[in-house]
Amino acid sequence: MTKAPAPQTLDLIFAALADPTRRAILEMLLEDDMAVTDVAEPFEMSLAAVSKHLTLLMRAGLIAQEKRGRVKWCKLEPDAMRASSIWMQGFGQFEALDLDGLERFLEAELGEDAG
Amino acid sequence: MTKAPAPQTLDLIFAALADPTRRAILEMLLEDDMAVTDVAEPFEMSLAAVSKHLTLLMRAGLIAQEKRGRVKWCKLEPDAMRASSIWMQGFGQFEALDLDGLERFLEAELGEDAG
DNA sequence: ACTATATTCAACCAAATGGTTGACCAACAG
DNA sequence: CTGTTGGTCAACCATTTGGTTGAATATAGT
Repeated sequence: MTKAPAPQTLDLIFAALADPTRRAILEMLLEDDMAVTDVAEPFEMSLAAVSKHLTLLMRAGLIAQEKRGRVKWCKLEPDAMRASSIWMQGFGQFEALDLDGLERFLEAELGEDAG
Repeated sequence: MTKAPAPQTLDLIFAALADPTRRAILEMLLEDDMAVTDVAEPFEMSLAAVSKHLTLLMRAGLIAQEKRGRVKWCKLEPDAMRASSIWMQGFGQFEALDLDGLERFLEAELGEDAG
């Protein structure tokens, strides 16, 4: 697998991940596929703003959207992160699955980020 | 180790990585520490512009700068990438060291990106 | 047909980004 | 001291970003 992505892909992915709202959205989608309205619910911004965030996430390939009826379902597309993950691995030989660190980290991130 | 980073850290790191010039700089620094002027040399933009990029990379913790004489040396700080690497690992249980994919990928990235 | 819900579109706005140039400061060389 | 090199600072500019609001579109319910 792991086909080499177009150069601009990394731009889109990293730019998408640079926003706390969008990271929070990805974390929400990690637990369940969600409709746009439900994605927007916990945020204080307008639905249109969240819709724009979702568009960016989709252009980066990080989520997929499927319209069923009038509801557009958003679903995580975690493979897209692989490109950036691979790129970063060139810089430090990280251990892959630092679950301990992940746990502690996500606590902080979920607790304080992007409400 | 792997201390949980402040929430804003991910903003800074991902934003820093979203720019092809800055990624190219990091790739250059992967091979050697470099003076600011030498970092700037391959790029078509002004020295001041590259200096700004380096400032962003430093604020993100991705590089360190040490002034010796009138020369400011830039050196990769790969540990900073760990925070984002850890965050991403929550989304797909990537295998850590996909060297095969890395190789193919860096070829494309180095060949076409940010000249 | 009417109405409500789900979502996007369009126009707009403030702030940030990525670049420029020219002035500036620091450090070495003569 | 003078001049040159290394690097940043300040002011500026165009574009992008992240948000707003109000209108528009599409689907569903009655």
